[in-house]
Amino acid sequence: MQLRMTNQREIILKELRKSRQHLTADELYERVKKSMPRISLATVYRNLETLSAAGIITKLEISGRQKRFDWDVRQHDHIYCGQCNRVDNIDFDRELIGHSAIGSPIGYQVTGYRVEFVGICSSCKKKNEKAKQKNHER
Amino acid sequence: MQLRMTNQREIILKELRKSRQHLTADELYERVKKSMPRISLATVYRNLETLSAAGIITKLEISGRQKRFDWDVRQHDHIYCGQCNRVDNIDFDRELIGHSAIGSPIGYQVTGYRVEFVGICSSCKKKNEKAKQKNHER
DNA sequence: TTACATTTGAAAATCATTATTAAAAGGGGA
DNA sequence: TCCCCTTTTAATAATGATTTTCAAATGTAA
Repeated sequence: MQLRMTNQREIILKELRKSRQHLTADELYERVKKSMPRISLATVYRNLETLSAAGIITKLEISGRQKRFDWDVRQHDHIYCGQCNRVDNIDFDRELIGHSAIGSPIGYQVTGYRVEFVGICSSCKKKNEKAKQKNHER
Repeated sequence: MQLRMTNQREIILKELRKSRQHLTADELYERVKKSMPRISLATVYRNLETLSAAGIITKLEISGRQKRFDWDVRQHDHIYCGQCNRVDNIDFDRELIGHSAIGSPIGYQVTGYRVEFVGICSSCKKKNEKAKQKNHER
């Protein structure tokens, strides 16, 4: 970690860690702005990139639109809500995959893999229930 | 499949199937233009969306940049090249995961999962070898 | 044919992200 | 401390992928 800890760098990192969530760059920007109102969104992007390149955080390229950033660098897998794109950790035993699982990678040199669960999060589930009820009322 | 098969819809579908690849919208656009020069990129996007919503093709939201579309709707997994973003099928036994693998989905109702292998494709491997050699020559 | 709905092409808009640039901040030495 | 050099920043413009808008074209059903 031969990485200079600038002020904005530090605040971004602190804020991400504090959140305990998988935030997008702009979600983090909104939070950081509260203690550093003049910070620019580009700075947030730039430093998230730097921090993840240095292995201090992880960049999640989960399916969907925006990238998310994870304060937890330990290897683990994720589940995301197909409705609201929220991302959470999932407890999954990676041993189940191992090398043997890889069939015919047609000339590829395999460097890793990602397991990504999809589902409906509890808050979207509730939302859907309510919408359904409303439909019945009509 | 109560879906009107317009001319452009049909050509887009035929061209994707013909390719046997995992094309992006604009790759497909370039191919379709050859037999239908006045087609618009928006039409390609629109119809790929429609076709995948109807289950006639699959939309691949592989991490990274562009979405890709798959003529093969049977469930299977993919490997992509971390260097050139090319996508190929990989032979992977999904039985290995099964339900049991899912630990604590904290309120999620799990609807599926995706296994995504990452690697270096053979053509990028070759490219890298050459670049390495050039470096030695200097 | 008429009346209505769907689809299209062209262009503009949007959204996430990256690049540019000039100014500001951070380090060392002398 | 001052000077010089490098890095980082804020602000803004640019980019790339995708979506939206809208008027015109096409299809469909009576």
